[in-house]
Amino acid sequence: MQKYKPTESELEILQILWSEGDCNVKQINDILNQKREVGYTTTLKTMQIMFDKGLLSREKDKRTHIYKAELQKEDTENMMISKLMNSVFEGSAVKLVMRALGSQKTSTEELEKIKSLINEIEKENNNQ
Amino acid sequence: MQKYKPTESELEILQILWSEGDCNVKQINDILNQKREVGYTTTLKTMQIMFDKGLLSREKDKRTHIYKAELQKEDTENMMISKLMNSVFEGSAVKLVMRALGSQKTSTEELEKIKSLINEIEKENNNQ
DNA sequence: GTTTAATTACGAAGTTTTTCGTAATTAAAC
DNA sequence: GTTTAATTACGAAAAACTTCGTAATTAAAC
Repeated sequence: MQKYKPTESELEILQILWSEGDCNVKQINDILNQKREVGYTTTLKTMQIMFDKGLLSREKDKRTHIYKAELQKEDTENMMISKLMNSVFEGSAVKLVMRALGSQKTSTEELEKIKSLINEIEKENNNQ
Repeated sequence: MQKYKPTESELEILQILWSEGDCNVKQINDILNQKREVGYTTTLKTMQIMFDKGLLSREKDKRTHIYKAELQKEDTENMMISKLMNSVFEGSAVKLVMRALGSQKTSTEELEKIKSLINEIEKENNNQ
């Protein structure tokens, strides 16, 4: 189970790698700059640090390095939820869920999706 | 709507104030030390900074200061969920909820609670 | 093979957060 | 009113994170 919690900047970069697939620094930096201004060397440095930490791997391709996320999207999501759950919701998934649903507008459609997920989980619960 | 995101240490202190009610530094520090070792002046300093930021208010009582959380538990919870939702779940409450439920053991009892919340929300959705 | 443009490496500085030691203040105990 | 113990104030250092300038390297273009 994953334990390391990426920093905000690291997370931004992971997000991009997860959705776009492997990238070099320039690609990441271009995408980042659609949202906010960041210097190229800033992004480079962050990615080098992530590489040193083992969060990214890389391969040389001609001049550039192609970086690859070493953290799984799902593991990271789970870990971050569980951190929030423990630090803010006394470890209760239900409290977290109820607040997530209660504090937002959620469409009936989406709510139906959740209901059917719940039904599935209940079915599994019964089979054990 | 609340915007400021407390740091980890600040959040620990807020948690205690929310569950225990107003406290002085010693009380907070004692509770913190049930989990991990922290120096008294460390806790004091953190609380003073939080006071400067307006996160806590305080009143003098004899020698000590009694501190009080100025952030609402619910507002902070909402804000932190929405940060996580935006940074990790593409702004989707459903994705967050589905992962929260999917990654944990959740009892049938608790699932029922969620279902009835969903039903209520759906009812409201229909009335609008 | 020189020049040029892209990319990386390195180091340093700025910021925020966390930690704590020491001195000053305060009220209680004597 | 002195002494003592608790508490606060202050300042500084350590640690983590973010930012970027400059120099070095690399491969492509000429």
